[in-house]
Amino acid sequence: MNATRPVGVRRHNLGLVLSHLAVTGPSSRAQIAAAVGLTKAGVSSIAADLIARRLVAEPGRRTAGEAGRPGSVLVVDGAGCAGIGLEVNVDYLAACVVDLARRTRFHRIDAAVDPRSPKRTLTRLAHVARQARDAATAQGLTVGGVGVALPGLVDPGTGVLLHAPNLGWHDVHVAPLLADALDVDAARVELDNEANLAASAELWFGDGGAWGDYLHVSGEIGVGAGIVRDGALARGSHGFAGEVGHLSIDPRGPVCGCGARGCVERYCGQEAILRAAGVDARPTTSTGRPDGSLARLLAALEAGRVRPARAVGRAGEALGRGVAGAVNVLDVDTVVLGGIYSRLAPWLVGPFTDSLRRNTFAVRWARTRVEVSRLGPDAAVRGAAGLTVHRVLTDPASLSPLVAG
Amino acid sequence: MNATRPVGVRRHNLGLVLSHLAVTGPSSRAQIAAAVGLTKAGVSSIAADLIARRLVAEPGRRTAGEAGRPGSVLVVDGAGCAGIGLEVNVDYLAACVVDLARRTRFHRIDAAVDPRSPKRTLTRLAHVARQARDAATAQGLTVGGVGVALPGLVDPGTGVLLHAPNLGWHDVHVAPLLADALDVDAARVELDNEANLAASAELWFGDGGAWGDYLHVSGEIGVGAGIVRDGALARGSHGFAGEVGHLSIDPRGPVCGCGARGCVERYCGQEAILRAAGVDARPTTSTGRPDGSLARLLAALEAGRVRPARAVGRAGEALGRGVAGAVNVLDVDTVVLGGIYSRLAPWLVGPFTDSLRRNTFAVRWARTRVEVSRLGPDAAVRGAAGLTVHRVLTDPASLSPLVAG
DNA sequence: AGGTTTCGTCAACGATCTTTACTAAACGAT
DNA sequence: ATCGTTTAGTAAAGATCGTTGACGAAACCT
Repeated sequence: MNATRPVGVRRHNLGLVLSHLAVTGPSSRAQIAAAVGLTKAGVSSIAADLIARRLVAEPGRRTAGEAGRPGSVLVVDGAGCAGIGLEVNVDYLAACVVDLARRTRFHRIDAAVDPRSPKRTLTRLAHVARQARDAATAQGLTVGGVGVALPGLVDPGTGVLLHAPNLGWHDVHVAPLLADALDVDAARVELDNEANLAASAELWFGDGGAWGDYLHVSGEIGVGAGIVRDGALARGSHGFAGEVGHLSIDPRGPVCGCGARGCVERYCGQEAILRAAGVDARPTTSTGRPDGSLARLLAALEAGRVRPARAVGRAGEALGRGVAGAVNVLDVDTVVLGGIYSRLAPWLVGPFTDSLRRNTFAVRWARTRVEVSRLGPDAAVRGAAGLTVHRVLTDPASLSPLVAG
Repeated sequence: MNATRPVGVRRHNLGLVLSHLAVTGPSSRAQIAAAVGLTKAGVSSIAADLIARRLVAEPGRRTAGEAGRPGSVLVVDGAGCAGIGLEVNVDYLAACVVDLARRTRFHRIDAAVDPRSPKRTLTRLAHVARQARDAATAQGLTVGGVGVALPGLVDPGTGVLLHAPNLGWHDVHVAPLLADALDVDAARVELDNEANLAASAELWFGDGGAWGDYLHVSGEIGVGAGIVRDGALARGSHGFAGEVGHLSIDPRGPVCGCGARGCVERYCGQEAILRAAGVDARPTTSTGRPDGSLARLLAALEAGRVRPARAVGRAGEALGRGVAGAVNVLDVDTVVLGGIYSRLAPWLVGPFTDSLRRNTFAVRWARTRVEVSRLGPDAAVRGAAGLTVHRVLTDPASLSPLVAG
């Protein structure tokens, strides 16, 4: 049931032109034609269609031509459609609105209510989500979909959060609840792991385009990773791929909550690092202010204190051993350090890279690059909004079958 | 440069119908139409095209219909085109010819000349390859391409074997040499790792179709694995994905040739198992007879001796820990034990499965199945031939632009 | 024997991209 | 200032492809 029809060709080429325009920026029809392999006439027809759908705009500017008639510039129309991104974390809730031109139109972080109560937290999340929706409509934007970033295992089919150890939640029906609160189709609410969405955000809003295939490692309370391969997230059969936090790096290591021994998270998770560094880690769930203890760790590191620096270095060494296993299995071009690791990078990257290289089999023929994420802590929310933005950019026909012109 | 044209639709649908026919077996046009989502008229047109290309035959049989006019059965035409598969291993060389109906038309195993001499070994391989080609043409088959299975890292772009530790080879230009010896286009000679090809063979000739996404672990002198995701091999950025043999499972374990410590191969490779079992392992390169020591191990196991059984059980436990890491990263439905592991299965599967489950994070929500390969030791050669068979089945137009009828 | 059901084909049709020719718009040399 | 050159965009014709709908063919059932 995978048959291609002539109309499928149009659908594909609509997405091809629109997403090309999104990554390359303002271009003329002729430039697009040369880049994607269609003829000028073909691009003209497709551009007219996209303009009719209000996904592309023609501001009237012209290319500063070398010789010959200058082209009329086409741009992605940011005023038409937007995606909503939501995030639930141990420390906070967040919401944002991102338009099709990838501009953030709304962004709000909300101190968490007690995460131990899923009901109250989700009620609060629905409230923030409605604020985001209202902000979008007030700016004349059509909401194309909603994405939710969650710190745990999700079932993308049913929209259920199966297991979030750091929240203490299990089997929470997040998607139906939000679909109800926002009055949108449940199929338009997509859930995913925050590590997966942070990795996607890197691709859509960060430097991911230059990294080839990559593994994006997010350090938070837990340690997760997202795998990007051929410009798309590899989610695995059940959406659980990238659980590097529970790779075992020592069969005689401490027992982990997951049942195994010596999991990466026991050495490289935020709490393990804080403990090893001798920085007081108040239980993060009881303080309203996020990152309190992490800020203290950073201050200690910048003050040049020895024990914290050594603790971070040891964590980097351990993380390198774990990630090397993932690299041996995946063969990616690049490993990206995100989350708290991006802030600890000056003290972490050296030991991490050494350890990674020493434990990667094919390193002589495929030296894995190590990069640090430049996206801030809001990578996951933006990635959640990006789910919709990316879907519309690659498949404009998914938004509306046809706009009556 | 990814534009779809109307002719691309035809190309896609040709492959859709032909590969559907290959997996489903003999079907009428109407059955195909209902299954793939095209109309009867569309399938008629495509079938006529495939018959003109001699890729599909219409033997004249009719479906035993319930009611109504019976359909005329279409089958994949095995008499038209075939792929050649070659394999270089420590113990032997092998060659086979597989036709489009997936029947093996020729199969030959050759005792190795001294593998320490790449030149002499490849001369011998070229000789065997010519025998395969001659067998194919003698049966009226057009050779669509050549695949080569090698025990090491290959660069699929240039056709170079980069590094084969167990052969002691490095930087050997295998593809150009064979293309020259067989007088075919170098682009028609594809190299790949034997673990990757064994995994593919499972998909094309074995039970792989029922396993969803899977990791196929091949036990040989080394330990390798192939990853199958969405019905296709995931090769990684450089074709090195699946190197589970060099996952470290103990940071204080023995040093491996790759530089790391405690690699899976040191616990679960053929030589490690033989040593732990107390079975004399003569250097495998000096004996012409393959599998000599493995046969002695199996005899000892079947005789009920304790030490070999315990050794295999321990290897299974260690392998489970390593593979659990891969499963945490990949999230596959199934793990398949192939190579020598399929023969050791009665003593290996239990400890392996227990260890795998204990060390897999998401096991409660996505219980990984464990299966044993039913393909024999010739999985890799058949997979090599399958490269061509699969390419032609999924993209018939790649074979010949158009056959003048 | 006649009705029913399903199969395969044919001709007309609509959708799509390409080809070819043409007009539009800017640059530069004379 | 003018004319030739170059490039951009468009319009019409052409080609390919799958769909639609009608029709004859071939089996089964009553």
